[in-house]
Amino acid sequence: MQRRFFAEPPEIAAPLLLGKILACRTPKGWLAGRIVEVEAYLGPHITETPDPAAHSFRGVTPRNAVMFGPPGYCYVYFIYGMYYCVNVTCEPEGKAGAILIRALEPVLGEEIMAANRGLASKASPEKLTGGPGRLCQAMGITRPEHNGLDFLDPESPLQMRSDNWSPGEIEISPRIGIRHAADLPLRFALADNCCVSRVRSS
DNA sequence: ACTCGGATTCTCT
DNA sequence: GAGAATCCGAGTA
Repeated sequence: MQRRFFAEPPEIAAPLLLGKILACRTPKGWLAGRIVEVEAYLGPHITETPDPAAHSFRGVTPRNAVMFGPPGYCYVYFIYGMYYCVNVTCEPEGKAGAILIRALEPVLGEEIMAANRGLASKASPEKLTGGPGRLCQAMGITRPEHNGLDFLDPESPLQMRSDNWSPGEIEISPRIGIRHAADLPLRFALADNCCVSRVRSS
């Protein structure tokens, strides 16, 4: 994929990211999945619709510094004491938009993913990569190893690729699991995909 | 230094 | 549908 794809506001790039391929090089081999669910998080330069749910809301910190860097890079954060979640940075350098990858449909390395998740090798796709914490565990993505890496460097163990697959219907809805700005329609998912996380009824 | 709560998931019932 | 597991970042003092 091209750098300029990500040098855009996250709410613009996020729906276009659906159907693209996320790949990770691990000690056991390459793993890959098709992106089927994402959420956009707006940078603090957006003043008309502030996004207090974004980690960049209060400005640069050591934790979120990657979000303020150039587009197409990997921001990984640790959550709830147990899980990692992976984002792609958006906007030109200096602005801090990001896209959270919430779900993948596995396309390569399902058995390794299952092993990484502690599941039987025949585990269903949604149990492998249906959810932001699950997909990081399945792909072996962690903050110490992958935060700050470039998705677009051909030598990078993290790759964002495009094949000629075109998505069908896209569903737009509020983001999941957040308290602030919970009404903004910034979640994008492929309709009728088994790996898309179900919307929790409060 | 201390406190609070979270861009989650699992295991029950 | 509820509760647990579990830790770090950020805010306050």
